[in-house]
Amino acid sequence: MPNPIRYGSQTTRIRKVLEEQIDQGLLRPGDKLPSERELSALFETTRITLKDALLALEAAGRIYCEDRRGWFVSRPRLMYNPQYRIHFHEMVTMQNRQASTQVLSAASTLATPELCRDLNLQPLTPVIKIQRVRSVDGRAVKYVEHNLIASRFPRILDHDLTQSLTCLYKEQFGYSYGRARFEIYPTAAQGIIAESLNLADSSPVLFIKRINYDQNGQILDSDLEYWRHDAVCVSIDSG
Amino acid sequence: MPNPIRYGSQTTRIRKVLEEQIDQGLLRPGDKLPSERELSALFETTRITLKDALLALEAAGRIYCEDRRGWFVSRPRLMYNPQYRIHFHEMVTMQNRQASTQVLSAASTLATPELCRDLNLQPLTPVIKIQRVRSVDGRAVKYVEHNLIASRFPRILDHDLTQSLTCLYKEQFGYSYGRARFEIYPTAAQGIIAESLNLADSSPVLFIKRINYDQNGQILDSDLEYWRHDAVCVSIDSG
DNA sequence: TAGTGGTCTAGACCACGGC
DNA sequence: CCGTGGTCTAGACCACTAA
Repeated sequence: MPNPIRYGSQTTRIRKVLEEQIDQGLLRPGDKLPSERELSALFETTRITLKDALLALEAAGRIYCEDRRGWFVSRPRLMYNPQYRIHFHEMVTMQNRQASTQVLSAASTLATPELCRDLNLQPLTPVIKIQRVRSVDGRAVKYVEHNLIASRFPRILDHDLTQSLTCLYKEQFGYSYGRARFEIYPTAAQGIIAESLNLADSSPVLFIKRINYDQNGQILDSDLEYWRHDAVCVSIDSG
Repeated sequence: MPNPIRYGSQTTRIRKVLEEQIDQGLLRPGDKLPSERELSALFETTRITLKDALLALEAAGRIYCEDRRGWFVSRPRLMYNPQYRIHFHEMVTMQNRQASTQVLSAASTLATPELCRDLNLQPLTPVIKIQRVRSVDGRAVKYVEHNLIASRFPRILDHDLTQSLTCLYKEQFGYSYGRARFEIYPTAAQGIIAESLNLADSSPVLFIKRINYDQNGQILDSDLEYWRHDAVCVSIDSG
């Protein structure tokens, strides 16, 4: 018994209804959706079909899922221009949002083959690896792994790593940023990346790799950033 | 009766096995995977579970799906630096790949509200809208919509639009590109975008908006690009 | 026309989050 | 402890592709 109004498919119908509720402001950014069971009862369908509709809305960036916590309406994307090395907190504050940072780990280790390529290092060179999670309005949106060439940052681990690394570089080591190279592509979050972003394994994320150079053109470090894919809009100006 | 070797979950197990086959070269870029029914029999599971594994590999960019045609192993991502306005064909050829272009439509229309914002136009200004699909190695990877300010491009519709627009701008109108502005974020393909890329509705794509200026800083046009999300790696240099 | 993925049903148990 | 999403079973019919 098909629905009297046809939309092409059940999932399309559900998607459009939910989308309209969001557009009309009945469901507002940050709001929690009813549970999948409630929604599937509401739309008189199964959880699998209902979930397909939710996944479509997630892909479009309209809603997001917190692992085992529920589905929520997305907030506007954070505008992020990686060319300007302004502090994360400053960038977020300028957009009238709340920022916070959590350090997951910070330790000295040896460069992996991929890191050697990126940072132009000899095999087995020591690097300092710092893992951090950055949140906006209380939601974890970016997992980032900094890889610093150890010899250029003596005793950096003694400092407070919650703050802006840009500041630390400048104040403690006299480095300021010169040029940088970026790679940007969508991928899937695995392991600690998924965990720290409260994502289910293999959820889509936007990956941004940056290789940073100092004011003299010497390589400083690389940042591997994984963004929740609905939370960011990369914005770039080119001359 | 769980599998003797545990991987955390069925889908993880299936994903890892397929990933290994790809890594080892037993399944090579461009190869077609067995059908979902064959694979689910092979892994002794249902199509839904099997599909979850395929979706995870798709999110990671390892495989892709052609609507109702089957699943294929992804080729290496095309490196794309939007700062350089070299021709698409030239860029693709330089990476030892085969390029082709198809024009879906080209017509004069009136600027939508969003276009007015992007191009800084008065309401109801005429624009020329060109829809194209670009393929690499025979696979449609990018849907692009060009929106030209009509008054700046008299009679452009009389020309061959399969070729590079950059060339056409230069040769017919004396325009060369100055600066450009970009926005990049993941979203979902709907309607003609999904169709022209042979994607199922609401499949994930990487969206790139560019606003192009001429050598005198005057706005020329905007490009709305939708890339198959496994097919591209955006690469940017910043001074 | 045969085979493909797209969609859908009607359930079930599990692991984890939060009270 | 209960509610949540995560995972999974065992089927079914449909729309479209490709030969």
